[in-house]
Amino acid sequence: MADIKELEAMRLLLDLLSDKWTVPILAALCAGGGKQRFNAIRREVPPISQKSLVTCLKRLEMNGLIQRHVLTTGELAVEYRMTPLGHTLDEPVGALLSWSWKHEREVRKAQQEYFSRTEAADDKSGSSTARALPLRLVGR
Amino acid sequence: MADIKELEAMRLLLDLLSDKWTVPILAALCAGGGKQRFNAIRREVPPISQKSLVTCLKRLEMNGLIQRHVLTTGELAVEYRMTPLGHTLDEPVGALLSWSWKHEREVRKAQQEYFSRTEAADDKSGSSTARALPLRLVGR
DNA sequence: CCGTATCCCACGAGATACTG
DNA sequence: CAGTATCTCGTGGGATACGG
Repeated sequence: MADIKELEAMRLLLDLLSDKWTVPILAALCAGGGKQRFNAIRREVPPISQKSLVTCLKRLEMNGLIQRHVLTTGELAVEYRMTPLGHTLDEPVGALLSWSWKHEREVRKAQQEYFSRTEAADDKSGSSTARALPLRLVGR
Repeated sequence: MADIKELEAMRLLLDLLSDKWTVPILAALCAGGGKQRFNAIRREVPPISQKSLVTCLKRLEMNGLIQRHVLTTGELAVEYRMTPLGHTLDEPVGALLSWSWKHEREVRKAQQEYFSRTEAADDKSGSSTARALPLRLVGR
């Protein structure tokens, strides 16, 4: 899987993709043929907040994956366009997506089994006291 | 890039990989032939804290990507082993790594240009007032 | 329409101390 | 050796209000 020092470069990409909205935003851009206006993206990626959208777009722009264009029609209009570099994301994102589809079921099954095991282990004191709070889980 | 609703499944994988240490831990496991003991991992992945290591390992275990084995030698010894499912991560992780290697320079260059532009725009009031605080950024 | 500015909370993660 | 328990801090992200 590569040496442990060589992984550093990956942080850049991982930090870029791992937030809540960036990938959906990229998808929205692609859906628009590689370009979309601010609120158009917002409508396609609900329920994203303005703030988050701005943040994600700015980060993508800073890293050269999209470009911001102020349109010169009468009213204020801004269009965001995928750059060639941005389009190269399709490969790694595709790999992530592909893996997710292939193995989603296995993961869910593993989760089930894990909880069966730990629940059984926790039932040392007889019965169940309304297992309520602690279950927010498994990958966020 | 796939429809926007179909991306949900990816969150599982993204949340799994996107934290600070999980990928290095996986690399350490691979380096050990798919299995390693707790502190062996810790030594190979510095400077990870105990707490973070425990957290990452538990999450990987919960999702069926590694398994925890208590060794039955005299003293306390725990070994973590990649499962077959865990090994399938090699593909998406490889894709991320590959992209990072290929495009790292382009990204850094884009960052440079972005800052050149914004610095220039900020220099409206004549000279420079020790640009100190705001610069921590570009992908975290 | 396209943002910026605040306030607020939840969570990842380091430091540190303690247990089987 | 292999963890658990606390404290603390920084940052992501929602809600809301305001500005160009």
